[in-house]
Amino acid sequence: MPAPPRPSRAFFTRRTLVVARALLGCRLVHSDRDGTRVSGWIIETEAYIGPEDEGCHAHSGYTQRNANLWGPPGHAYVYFTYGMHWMFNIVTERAGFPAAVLIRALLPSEGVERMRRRRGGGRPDLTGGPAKICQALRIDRRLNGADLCLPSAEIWLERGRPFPPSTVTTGPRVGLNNVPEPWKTIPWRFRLDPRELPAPRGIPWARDP
DNA sequence: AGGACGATTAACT
DNA sequence: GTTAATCGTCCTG
Repeated sequence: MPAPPRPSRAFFTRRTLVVARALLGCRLVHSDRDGTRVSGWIIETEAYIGPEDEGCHAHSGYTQRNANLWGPPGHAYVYFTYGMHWMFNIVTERAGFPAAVLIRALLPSEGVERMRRRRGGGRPDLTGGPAKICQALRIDRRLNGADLCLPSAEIWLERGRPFPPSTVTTGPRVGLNNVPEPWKTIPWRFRLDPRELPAPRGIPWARDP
């Protein structure tokens, strides 16, 4: 089996809303140190677009923390928040224009046994939130700025098949509690119906929210 | 040097 | 529905 094609630089060098929609159904893959793949299909994304977007970190200006937002497309923007959580974004558009797509949810695919977290109890939801994704795929500041297009990348994407518009829903972005309108409710969140994707084997609870 | 706050999560009532 | 956890980052002084 040849490796599935990876999105090219040009894939990310487009309008952020286009990229956010196109990322749905792609597989996000992390290679552990021993080469084991830990991955999931992207089912939820959010767009953060430019300095005018008051929900976007770029709105408060360039800092060391958010520098990668202004960087070249196809690189990771990883940041730390709430004193304990990492967030994984992919930079879009042209270098010099700050924009990115936040990866909000995955459907677990490979290496699920490595996604288990210390704190268990009940039925674990391993990749149903942006911080859970980072914990499951071991994403932290080491990967801030990583180029997802490099053949030698530790984390990368693999293209999925296209999905009809009827399988995708949109809505307001999550967690922008102190952000004014229209940015607070502008429908820049995208979700793919997980039933469009292969069923995870051996983890029947994986589809549950 | 100190304080406010966050693109969240889990565990509560 | 509410709230504690927990600390890097940014801003003020």
